[in-house]
Amino acid sequence: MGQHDHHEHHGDSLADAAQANLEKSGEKWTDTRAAIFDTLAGFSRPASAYDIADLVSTARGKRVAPNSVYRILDLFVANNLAMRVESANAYLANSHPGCEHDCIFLVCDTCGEATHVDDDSLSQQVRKVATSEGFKSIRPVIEVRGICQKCN
Amino acid sequence: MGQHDHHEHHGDSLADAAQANLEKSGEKWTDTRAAIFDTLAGFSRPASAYDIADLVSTARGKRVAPNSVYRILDLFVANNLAMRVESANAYLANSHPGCEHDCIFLVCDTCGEATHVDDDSLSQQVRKVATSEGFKSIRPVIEVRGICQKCN
DNA sequence: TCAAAAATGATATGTTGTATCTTAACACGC
DNA sequence: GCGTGTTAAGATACAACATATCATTTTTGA
Ligand SMILES: [Zn+2]
Ligand SMILES: [Zn+2]
Ligand SMILES: [Zn+2]
Ligand SMILES: [Zn+2]
Repeated sequence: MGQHDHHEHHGDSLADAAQANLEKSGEKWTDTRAAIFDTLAGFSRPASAYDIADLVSTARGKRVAPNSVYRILDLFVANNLAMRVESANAYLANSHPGCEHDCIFLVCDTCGEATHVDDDSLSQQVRKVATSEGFKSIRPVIEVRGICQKCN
Repeated sequence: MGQHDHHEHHGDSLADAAQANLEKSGEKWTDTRAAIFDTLAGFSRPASAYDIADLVSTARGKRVAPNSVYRILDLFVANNLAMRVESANAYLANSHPGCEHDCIFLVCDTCGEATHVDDDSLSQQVRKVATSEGFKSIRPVIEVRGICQKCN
């Protein structure tokens, strides 16, 4: 389905790529940001800001307030280090930061796992529909809720 | 863009169509349901359950609790009388109940208005992507956030 | 070293959504 | 009409998600 090549990072390699991308935008890779990114990347399913706040707080033995987590997640989303899954009110680490495109998320209603799919032709069509209606600053939200293969 | 013909109802005609469709499923068209549907249909933009609860409470001079509104909105969504806009945590009346398809919502970040678009070819492609990943009970969520023509 | 700017923390509050139990309305056989 | 089971709605409490405001800490750089 994918129409282009790109790396799928993981572990340290992913954190390094995330750091590089954030710094390229003139933003800093602080300890708090690193901890939040690591925690987010450690989830195998979309994580809520409160999930992350709890885990980071425990891991560091020092409370991180949810609003700080939201601030940093917003920064990540703006810089393509993470994506928000609207239908789950939750976030996913971007496994290929630097590679910018409209992601499609398939979210399982049973287990909560999200499958990340790219289909540039499809997302271009969605953009085209919005453009033809006169929309600007377009941000497609393409998700699918359902029951995943494992849960069937 | 639309690949099929259907009526766009409005006002009493819409409420009548909604009632007919709900009753066809063996559900009752109660006063509370009618009031909630009318209020929802009166909004020109996606309305939250709490918006609706407030307006219905005022209109009837008798409090309707939000959980009742949620219950009835869920019923409406299940019976295609209303749709949930995930990226807005809000609901829209279906202007063509009985005509079932995957709607595309273009939501303005500035004014909050939502434009409803149908594109069966596009939604079929989204379903196909999910099917090819082994998903069942598929419910596409296709929305676009952006700035509408009027707000530009 | 000092002042400005950026990042994070603390706290409060607003918004959205669900769980549980109670009460009211309705339907239907008797 | 009367009892009984079923469905709808109300009351209440609380959980989950999100933002606003102001204070404190850290970083930066003259
Ligand atoms: Zn990619
Ligand atoms: Zn699953
Ligand atoms: Zn239609
Ligand atoms: Zn607008």
